[in-house]
Amino acid sequence: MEKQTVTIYDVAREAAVSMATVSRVVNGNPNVKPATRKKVLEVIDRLDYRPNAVARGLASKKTTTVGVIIPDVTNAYFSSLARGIDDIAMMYKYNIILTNSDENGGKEVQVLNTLMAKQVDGIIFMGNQVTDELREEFRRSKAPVVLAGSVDEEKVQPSVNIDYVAAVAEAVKNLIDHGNQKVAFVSGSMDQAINHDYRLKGYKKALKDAGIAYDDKLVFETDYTYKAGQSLEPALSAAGATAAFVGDDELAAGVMNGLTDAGVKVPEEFEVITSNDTKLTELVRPKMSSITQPLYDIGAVAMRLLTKLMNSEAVEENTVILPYGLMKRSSTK
Amino acid sequence: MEKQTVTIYDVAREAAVSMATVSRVVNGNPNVKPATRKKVLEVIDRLDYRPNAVARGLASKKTTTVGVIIPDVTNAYFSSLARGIDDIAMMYKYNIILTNSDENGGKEVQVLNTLMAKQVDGIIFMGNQVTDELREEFRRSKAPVVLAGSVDEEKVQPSVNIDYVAAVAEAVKNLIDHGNQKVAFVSGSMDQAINHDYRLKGYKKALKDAGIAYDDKLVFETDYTYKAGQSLEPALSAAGATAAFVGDDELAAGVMNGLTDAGVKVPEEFEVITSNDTKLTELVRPKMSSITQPLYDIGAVAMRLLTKLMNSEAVEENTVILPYGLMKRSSTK
DNA sequence: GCAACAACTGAAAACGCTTTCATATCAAAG
DNA sequence: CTTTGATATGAAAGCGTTTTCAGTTGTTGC
Repeated sequence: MEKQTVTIYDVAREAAVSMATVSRVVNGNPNVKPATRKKVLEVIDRLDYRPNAVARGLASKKTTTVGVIIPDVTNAYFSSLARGIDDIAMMYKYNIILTNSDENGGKEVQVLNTLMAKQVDGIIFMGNQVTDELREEFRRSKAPVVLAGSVDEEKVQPSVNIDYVAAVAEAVKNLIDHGNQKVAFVSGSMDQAINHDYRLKGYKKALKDAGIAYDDKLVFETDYTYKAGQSLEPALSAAGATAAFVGDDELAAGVMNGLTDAGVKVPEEFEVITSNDTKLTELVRPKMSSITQPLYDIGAVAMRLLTKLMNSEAVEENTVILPYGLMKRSSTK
Repeated sequence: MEKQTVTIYDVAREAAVSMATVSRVVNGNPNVKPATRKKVLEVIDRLDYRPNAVARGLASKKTTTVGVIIPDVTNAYFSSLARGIDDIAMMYKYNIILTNSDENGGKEVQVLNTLMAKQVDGIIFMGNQVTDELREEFRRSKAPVVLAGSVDEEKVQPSVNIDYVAAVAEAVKNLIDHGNQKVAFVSGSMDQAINHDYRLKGYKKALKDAGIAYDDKLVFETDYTYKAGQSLEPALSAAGATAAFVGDDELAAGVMNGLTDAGVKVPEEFEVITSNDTKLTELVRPKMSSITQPLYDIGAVAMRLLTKLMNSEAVEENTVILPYGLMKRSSTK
């Protein structure tokens, strides 16, 4: 007793119409006489017919699924974007093929290829680095690609972000205004455009505006992990820093807890401000001040933009910049 | 200049062989003469041929993609499982269609249906409640379904979990052993099997073993959110509880911070132990003691089990129980 | 009662691959 | 040489839809 699949052909036969007509009613094509539609619908219901999306995809060349490349679902920043992406996708009847890339270039390219092989209608890429190879793959892709919460120096791919330079500058200015002369800049790899080309630029700008000389001893390049942050305390103190801008929340939590554990009082003796405003900022004590980003919206807007691209609709602006903010909590004075 | 897709037919023509042969080399079928294989491979390379997975899926009735239903990617517990799932899936050449259900029964059923329409080869379901309707859908599905980190009272679906009853009992016993006579039980909805049928059972068992009477005034049913936990303090104090077992880490963090903010010292005056051992437990201060679960492995094992099921391999045990532990950190004495 | 046009409907050709079945080739054995 | 069993290969039938194009039916206006 194998499970029997009922096809459009069965429905056509039972309803005494052609497959074309069944297809029309299934797809809501208006050119069907109401009586016919009703008859077909009844048969569909009776036979419990479910259209086969794969066959549909082959025939129509549309799969109503989009690929999403994410560094790690486990990361609060990216998973928040992913949530926004999925909600909007669902709203537009798309499904998401989600794959973790670990920001590993090779894996990214490979994943991209399997997504394209699966004929996804579009792709959303999240990741801190767009290599030449990746860029080349994007170009050859017939499916539109949009970057979410991720920048590319070449600025050719559609993308959704905030103004990192301004945001970081403002955050650092805030720290400086509190009297900190030595503000540390803590981030992930400087190979990543978002760090070297945006955040660092904002940092330098704030310094310059305040007439403070840039000192690369205050720049700390590390991993985006809690542990990495936690073990940064000695170095931070040694450099004489009294405040820090940190490029990732988990990392920031580590920095802060490391400081606290070493007996350094936050924010009295050391202020820290972080970047992503994930839930985490509220969980730690003191609560962390942060640049605020509309995380969910970045994902949502990216997906919405992608729907337009997939639909070949006119798009006013390929590069959308969402507003950021600064949320002062208790890790700053 | 439309992008031209090169098909298996093009390759066959260029290589002067049949489509069948090309298909064979693409699929690694050994019945191809080395010389022929080489020739075909060269053409594939020259034309940059990429097999169309949709067509392949239609012809072979296998899509090498599995559906994953998750309450919310943003939730650390579930996203950890998801990571395990994806890694193993990738290892076995499967892709993941990920959809958020918000534990909403209607949405779950709908999502399940679109997954089935997309002809996924298998499904992994995460969610705290398996309704009759859902169970019915699972049954009619021709794709195998396995539950990950989720229980079903009927115990018919293959699943991967830990022994919640024993784990909770042990955790609560620990609290009782520290002298706490009034241990609160804080969890999400009691409609969820994992709460009423497992955790609560473990809680009662520990109580009984210690000769303490069960008091439903100490059972707090709430949402799995940080905020919900935070606002629980007055009630907890009013009930005279001096310790709590909490069913979710984020909720627990809320409970703990709420307590601390109200001036209650953790763990001196109130101990709390949580359930999922996500990263979060290490980020908050004091660090939270927790039942430890092999989160990643639950996902990984579930996916591995699914691959066997999809492959119709014999499976020794459909219900796998992974080991748990108890990690004492600083929220307990 | 008929032309003209709109509204419906059906036949059949794709879509790009896998797979079965038959045929062809080839080396070893007799 | 022929036979024989493997080993290689190709022809063609699906897989379950969508979509084009032609044809049929039904209305409306004169």
